[in-house]
Amino acid sequence: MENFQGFFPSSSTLSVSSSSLNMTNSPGYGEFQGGKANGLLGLMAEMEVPGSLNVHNISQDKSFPESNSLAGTETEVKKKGDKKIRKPKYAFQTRSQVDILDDGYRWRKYGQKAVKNNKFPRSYYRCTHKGCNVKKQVQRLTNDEGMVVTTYEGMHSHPIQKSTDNFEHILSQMQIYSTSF
DNA sequence: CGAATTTGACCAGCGC
DNA sequence: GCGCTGGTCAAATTCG
Repeated sequence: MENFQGFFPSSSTLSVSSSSLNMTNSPGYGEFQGGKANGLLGLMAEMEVPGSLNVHNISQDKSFPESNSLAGTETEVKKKGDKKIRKPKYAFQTRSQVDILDDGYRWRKYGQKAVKNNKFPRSYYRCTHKGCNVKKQVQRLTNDEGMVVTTYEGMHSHPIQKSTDNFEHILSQMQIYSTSF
């Protein structure tokens, strides 16, 4: 479970001075981006909602504490007799110009689909590690091409192949990108 | 030469 | 039951 530990180091000061965040309420994502206007927005575990696509108002003005509660939920694989399977996902909103957010893991793109609400296609990635079936998808917002939504699915069961410090460097790059906006 | 990407096809779930 | 949307696979291709 310390996989995400490399994600956000203890002291990662992400103070991006993003001027304003366009509240692009895309029908489908609800009001996900109503949170704090930082380079790295809060993360939310999205569960499947039976019937309506109503999301909980987690994106209030309430700022997310540093210690995000990342619930370790494994992606249950549907066999044949299973009925309802919940596939928890972790959505990360990142203000970046590049879609390839290197988080330290190796990803292999296995698909690309265009969604209806977004002009930009959505990319599907998979961890190339043996036995690691962690999936991730990157989607850009229609209104804000500078906004990238990365959705992680599953947990890594292996250490990061790259150095964590490098990731901080990436974060710095993201800050640069955002500041340069 | 091996690994990663690309792109179209295929399939499953849901709505109408 | 049909059509639509979203998700995955697999073959061909490109890159290192």
